[in-house]
Amino acid sequence: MSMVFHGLILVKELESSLPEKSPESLSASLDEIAKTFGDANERLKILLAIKNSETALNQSKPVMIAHASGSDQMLMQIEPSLMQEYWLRCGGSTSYQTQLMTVDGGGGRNLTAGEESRAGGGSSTPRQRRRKDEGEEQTVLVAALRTGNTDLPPDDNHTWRKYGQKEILGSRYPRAYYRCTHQKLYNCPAKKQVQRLNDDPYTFRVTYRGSHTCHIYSTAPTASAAAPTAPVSSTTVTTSHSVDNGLAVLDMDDAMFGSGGIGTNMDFIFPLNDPHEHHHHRFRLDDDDGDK
DNA sequence: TCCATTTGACCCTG
DNA sequence: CAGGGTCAAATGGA
Repeated sequence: MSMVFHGLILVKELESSLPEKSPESLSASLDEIAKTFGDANERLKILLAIKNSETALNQSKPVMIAHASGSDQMLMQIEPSLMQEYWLRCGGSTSYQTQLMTVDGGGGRNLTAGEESRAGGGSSTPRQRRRKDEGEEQTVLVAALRTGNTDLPPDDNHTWRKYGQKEILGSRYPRAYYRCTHQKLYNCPAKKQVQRLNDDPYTFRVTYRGSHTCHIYSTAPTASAAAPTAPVSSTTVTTSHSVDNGLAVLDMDDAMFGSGGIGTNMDFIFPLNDPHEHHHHRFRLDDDDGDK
């Protein structure tokens, strides 16, 4: 509320000094006003999302929070176990609407047994192919990094190996295909597709297929999970989004597929902002003095 | 040398 | 037949 009031004061000030303001000064004032209200709105939505996602605490799923303020948008993913803490810290109040979303969807089709090998074109070596039959499929919209290598897809705590990239009709950006680094070692069937949105290149649409059977994580490799001789390969595609930027990203694959492999789809809209700002916004909620 | 990425070709699906 | 998913050789980096 203090931020809202602060914004109102700024508006008043602008209003009173509007006639003699230079364009530069006017622009600066407008920026400040927009930022103030934007920040206030972000925080409100954070509180809202946390409050309304309390039910998520009972589920082992990551909580996706999408919120936007004016043109500024940001993404948050909050681990359920942390939700309560955030909620308590923020002293949840008010009633705003959440943007938490869970969408059920059909999960793939049955695999035609064997998927007969075929002699392809001029090739003499038959190939085994599987497609769209990985079972459950889940799509998530996540924010890209705004700094550093923004080409990197968001981290989900698993290591992925890129095995293909295609230009997709009607899409401005190519679609990248990844599979679990440990596919061969552990016969891990997990795959994912990553593609930037046409209208928002800073947002990735990530489609997960198949669940991890390897139980090897990029950010917290557990030796016990791997075979003694198994190398825990370092990041292939992981962006260290979760840890380095302070995003409390739950292991999304486990969250989405781990418990029972139910064919539940989750589809989130993730407007975004600079992830580093997410960090500041989120982790300064408790000691914030209401400036900005 | 090993491993990940790139990229053109293959081929499955609708 | 077009579009999309995958393969695998080539390439490059550690």
